[in-house]
Amino acid sequence: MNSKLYRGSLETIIIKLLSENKEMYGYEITQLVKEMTLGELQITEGALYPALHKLEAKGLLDTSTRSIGNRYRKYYSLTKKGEKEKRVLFEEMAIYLNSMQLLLNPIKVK
Amino acid sequence: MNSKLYRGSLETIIIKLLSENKEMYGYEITQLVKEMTLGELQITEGALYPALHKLEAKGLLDTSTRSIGNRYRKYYSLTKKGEKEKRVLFEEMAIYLNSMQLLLNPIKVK
DNA sequence: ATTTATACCTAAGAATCTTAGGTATCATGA
DNA sequence: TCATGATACCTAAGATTCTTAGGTATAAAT
Repeated sequence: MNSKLYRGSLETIIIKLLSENKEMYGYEITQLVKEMTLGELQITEGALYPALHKLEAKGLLDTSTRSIGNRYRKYYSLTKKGEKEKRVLFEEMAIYLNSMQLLLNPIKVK
Repeated sequence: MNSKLYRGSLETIIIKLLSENKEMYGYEITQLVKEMTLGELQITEGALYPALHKLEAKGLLDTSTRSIGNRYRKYYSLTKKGEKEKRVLFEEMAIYLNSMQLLLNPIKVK
């Protein structure tokens, strides 16, 4: 289910989803991640909301709160700064994945 | 260099290297990881040694200390329990990598 | 003779998560 | 109707895993 490997990748996941969906609210993110990973990755709200608030505080995300009947949703979207950071995070992820590939599936030269 | 993505993968890396090299000592692990990842991943000793001690305490690793001249090295090797855990860790890594693939490089159906 | 590499270690603090709550609305089935 | 589950937000305490910054000591290199 949720191994400790996910530690550290939450911000990248959030940024990625927001770069493709323009606007999403927290609960929606948890559901989409669960769906996309076929139930493997279930983001807990205790991890998600602080992460969203942190990204907003860093200026990577904007929010707009909207009423849905008597309820509300807080929609998040990428700022320009967030777009820039996206490239950094993707590059880091690519390097990480490549390094893990080199370590775990090394090309046997012998 | 060292992004936070590496968090959580250290144990898996150690187990993998020990499953291929029979015996390794701490410093050797840091050097091999650095070499294999082309300098990308530099394991700090402050992370490595506590991790080795923890794996030993869990019964996944055995140690044998050997004198090399006036110095010593502490060699680590996988126990049978470590061999079993290896499969678990590899499976978790496979699931994690697959989930990240699904999230970050989704197949466009549209 | 001093610096760099080898080789082990620990402790304090930071970062990121899990767990376990809390509040409230809305829909559904017994 | 009314209890449960889904939706939707949130926080705080504690756990885990790392970084940073030390410490000790031998061997090699400059």
